[in-house]
Amino acid sequence: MQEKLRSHIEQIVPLTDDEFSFVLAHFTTKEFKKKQCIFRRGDNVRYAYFIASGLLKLIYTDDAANQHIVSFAMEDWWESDFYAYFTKTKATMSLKCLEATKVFCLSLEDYQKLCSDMQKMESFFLQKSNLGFIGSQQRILSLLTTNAKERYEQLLKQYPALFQRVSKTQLASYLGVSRETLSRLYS
Amino acid sequence: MQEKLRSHIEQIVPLTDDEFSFVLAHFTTKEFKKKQCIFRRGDNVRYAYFIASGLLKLIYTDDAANQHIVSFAMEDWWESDFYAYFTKTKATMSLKCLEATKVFCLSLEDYQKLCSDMQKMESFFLQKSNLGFIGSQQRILSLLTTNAKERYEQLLKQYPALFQRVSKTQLASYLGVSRETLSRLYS
DNA sequence: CCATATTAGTGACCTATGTCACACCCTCAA
DNA sequence: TTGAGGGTGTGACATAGGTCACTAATATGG
Repeated sequence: MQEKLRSHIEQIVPLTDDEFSFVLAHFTTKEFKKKQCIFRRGDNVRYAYFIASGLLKLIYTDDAANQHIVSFAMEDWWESDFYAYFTKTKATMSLKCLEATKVFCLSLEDYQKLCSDMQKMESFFLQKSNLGFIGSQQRILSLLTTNAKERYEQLLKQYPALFQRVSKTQLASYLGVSRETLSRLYS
Repeated sequence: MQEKLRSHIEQIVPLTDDEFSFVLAHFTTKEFKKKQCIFRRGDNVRYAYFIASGLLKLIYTDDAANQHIVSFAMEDWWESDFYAYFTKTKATMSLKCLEATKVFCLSLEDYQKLCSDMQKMESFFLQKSNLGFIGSQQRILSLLTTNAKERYEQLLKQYPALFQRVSKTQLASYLGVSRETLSRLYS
């Protein structure tokens, strides 16, 4: 499991064994069962999570009690309610397991230590953050410029593996359409 | 004008005079007139821009030749086609002045130098990037969960200044609705 | 100061998508 | 074996928003 984290980081910055031990000391690990919530709206968000295995959904529940999937997160992804995490406010979203999941947990304090004590890791996080920003911007573009059908096909192309693992109802929620509409797209 | 950049950075990390001189040496400055494009789709994107004054729109033109405003950028914002910038590929978007604009330009090489030679600046960029990511995620949420009218009101609340500076046609394009629909929302 | 863009409002109509209701699976645990 | 809970498809209907066309009011550049 540690190898997962190590190779993930080393895709961006190489690490010696000692350096990796140092990094690892900042994390704890945790396991969750299917359907368990890692955190819920209103909780304090003490950690950012690196997912070693499993599948999560980050959901926002609107005033009318509709659930919207802000993102899926699978192996090798980082996930949290980052707004709540960085600003130390309560979660506005919930993070829930779609499958049994193993994660590495990084508290904000350890994140900050890691960044200031080890420039390699700050550089790693900067690259991750830039990529995350770019990805979000492309999702915005996709929401602005394409209809449900095109978004469905984009997603199918980009993450074919997802379609084996999540229900169409979940996909619809991620794409921003009702499950009925999604169902009609390919019938 | 330099003070703009300095105080912007110092909102996050304090700098000595020497440090700021060092930082400044990595930038060049440039001015653009209203309606000028800083770059167009297909161009190489050599710089990230810090806007000292003025107002820009980042636009994506879809296959049907409709323009979509991905973001507005005003004083104290950073803007570029970051995907193209970081990956050294051609721009998929265009950056166009809505007003006469003065910018500081930072090439990717200088950005990387600045990050590796001065941890304070890497830390600055990391925080900026995290904030940018969080902001994008909230925009996604807004597109997923609210209708045109609610998005209009959110925007009005968040950036009242924009409404003095850009046409309703532009606002509609940012909100993801047609100008006719926007016009009818408040009539 | 004129000529031309740009911007805005609005009616008529069309289309994509949402909503509600119901039927019909599966799967899994009691 | 049965019953409950998910997940899926689909018909009927409602509605938000898009598109096109036309008018009128402002900017703006020569």
